[in-house]
Amino acid sequence: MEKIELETVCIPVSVIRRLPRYLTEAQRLCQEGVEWVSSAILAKTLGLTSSTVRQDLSYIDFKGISKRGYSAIGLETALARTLGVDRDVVCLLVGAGNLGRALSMHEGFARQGFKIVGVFDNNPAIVGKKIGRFTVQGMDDIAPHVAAGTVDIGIISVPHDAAQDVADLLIKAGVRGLLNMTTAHLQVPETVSVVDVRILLSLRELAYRVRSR
Amino acid sequence: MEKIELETVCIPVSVIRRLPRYLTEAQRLCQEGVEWVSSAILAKTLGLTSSTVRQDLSYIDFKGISKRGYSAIGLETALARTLGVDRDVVCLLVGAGNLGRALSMHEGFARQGFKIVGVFDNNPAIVGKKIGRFTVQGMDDIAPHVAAGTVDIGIISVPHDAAQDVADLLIKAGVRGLLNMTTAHLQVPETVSVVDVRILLSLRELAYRVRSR
DNA sequence: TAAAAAATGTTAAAAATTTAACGTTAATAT
DNA sequence: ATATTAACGTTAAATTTTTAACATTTTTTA
Repeated sequence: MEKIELETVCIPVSVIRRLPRYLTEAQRLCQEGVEWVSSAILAKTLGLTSSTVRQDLSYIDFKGISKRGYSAIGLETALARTLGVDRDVVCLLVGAGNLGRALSMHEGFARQGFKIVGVFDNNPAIVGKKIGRFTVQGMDDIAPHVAAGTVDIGIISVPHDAAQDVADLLIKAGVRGLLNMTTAHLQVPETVSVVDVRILLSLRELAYRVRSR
Repeated sequence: MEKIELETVCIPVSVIRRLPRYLTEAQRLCQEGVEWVSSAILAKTLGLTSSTVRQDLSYIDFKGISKRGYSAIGLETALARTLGVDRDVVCLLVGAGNLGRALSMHEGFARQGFKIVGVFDNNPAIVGKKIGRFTVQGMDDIAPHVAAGTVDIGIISVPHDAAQDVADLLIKAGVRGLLNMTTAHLQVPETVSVVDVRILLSLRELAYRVRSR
């Protein structure tokens, strides 16, 4: 289905979704001082088969060694390079409700290179208020921010019905990636990427799975 | 691969993941007073093909009508029944960091039937503190809560390295569904369902997609 | 009343994803 | 030095998911 081009190779979506997980695990292994890891161990840790692991890693520019496995450091480096972890990702956050506030105050994201540079909301009662180190700005302030050209991603944590409007606004301003935290499906042009994180829908799915046993 | 049994029919995972989305849309349509909706319109709204929509809906106990489409109310009712939306889902939340706090204070979940009945953390500095209408409890208080037998789901919003221990604790106490908000992969017995909501990994994926254009 | 049209349910094909199988390579041991 | 073994990379098969095609049904219209 959807594919993404890197240099000359095309990495399937299913693989791209897993790459960040390999990176997290590689980082953890490095921190623990582990030098080598096999596809079988990686598979066990991440809930995959060793076959899937080997196939996935064949897409990144990095080779394992027979009888040893993958060098943890090498793996981390290669994945970080592929995923572009070296440079910071600049984010705008729209929607300063509970969830938005939590995301803006979450130091973990910043530590991992995701820098939120502005928090926005359309509620006049909230605009101007402080949230952590941010002062909430009005929606009109989004466009100028993006226009500066440094913004990579817009995080949308507004109510369902406002989601598409916010997406349109961000896209018009020039943002090319959206993290959609709402239950809405966002209509976007082909040039814009959307990744959905829909907690409520996940809860629904989980509730169904638990009940149907 | 993994399947889930309902009465005699087996609904594929891919379909189960979409059912909550159809429900949300059906609810919205009902609220707007729309009476009928076609698979083509549903597809457009949700970013699918009409073929997928028809196939998906063939798994729930509900039929559309030729030339008209699907009755919005009928669809909502059938999906609500299939997904078990009628009865409340009782949740425990473990991890009272920024994200945990946000989730516990989010009225949207409660409104949709997900009742959080307890918030837990292992940090003594937080235990006893108030978060919204909750008083944060220590980890030792989890087991008694679950033992009562009413708890459906555990929501895990702790740091990566604590995730598996918390999962083990919840499972031992008897919880059979976990919403995993951490980057960790949880090892669980077959009787337990896990749905992952990994914001950081989604951000990583998105950053990659935006950069590789 | 019969034909046309619009939308469904279903069958089958296509595409994508996952898994298994196996030849190859590098380390270890005899 | 050679055999053995463990793990990789890769090819091919199996499975799952998605999409297309079409026969069927219901409504509308001539």
